Amino acid sequence: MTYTDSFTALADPTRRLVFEKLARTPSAVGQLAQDLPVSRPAVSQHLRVLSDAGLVVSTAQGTRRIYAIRKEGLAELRDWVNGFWDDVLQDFSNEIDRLKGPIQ
Amino acid sequence: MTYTDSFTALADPTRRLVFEKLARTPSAVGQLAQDLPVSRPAVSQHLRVLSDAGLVVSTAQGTRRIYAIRKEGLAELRDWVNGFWDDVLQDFSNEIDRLKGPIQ
DNA sequence: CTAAAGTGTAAGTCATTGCTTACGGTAAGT
DNA sequence: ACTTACCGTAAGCAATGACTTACACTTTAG
Repeated sequence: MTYTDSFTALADPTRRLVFEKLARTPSAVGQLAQDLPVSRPAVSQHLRVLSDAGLVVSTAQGTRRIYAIRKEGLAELRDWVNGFWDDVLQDFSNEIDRLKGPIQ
Repeated sequence: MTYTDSFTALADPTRRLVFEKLARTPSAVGQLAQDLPVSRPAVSQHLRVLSDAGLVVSTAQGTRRIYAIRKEGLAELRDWVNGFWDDVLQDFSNEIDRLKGPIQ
């Protein structure tokens, strides 16, 4: 739901692989499992986690379920990281100002 | 070392708290543990993980060790997310072009 | 209607991990 | 020199999590 779940979701290497694959091309579950070193149910469970984190969505198409990246989920993560980055830069420049100040 | 470790490092809630605290103000270990619901050794172990991930650095100051954020580590994570974001946007626009094409 | 394809879920197992207490080691103060 | 402050690490434990196999369900094909 938030960026916090995104980190837990993307922490697992296999899940990152799934996510990166989906970023290139939306795919079905078995299709994903075929290129991965784990079983199909394992992929299903990973997709569940990614879905709960709001990073992917699925659309039924016949008996298959096509999974794709959810842009908004990735955007949340991006915004958090970028916002954090800006804060850090700000603090660093503040620190510099603070160090510059007392110079006689 | 890479962005992959950054995700595993920031996956843990306590570790995110530590990281966010350090983003605001560099601090010593016990100083951090004081405001956290875990023991001081636990904080030490978390800092170890964050350090291995290249997200923080420490400088000895007397008997204390002052930990601070490592900008480059955060930058790696930011670059990965932003690069990923750009790729996704690109793919989406490609998809749109592909859908637009066959329209009669 | 029956068979097959495709998937989600339950149950169980093994490894990982976050936490604690206990200990050892270095730097500063008296 | 001896104590105190501050920290890292080892050992152990309970909880989480990633994986497997087995099963149930829905949709399409014949």
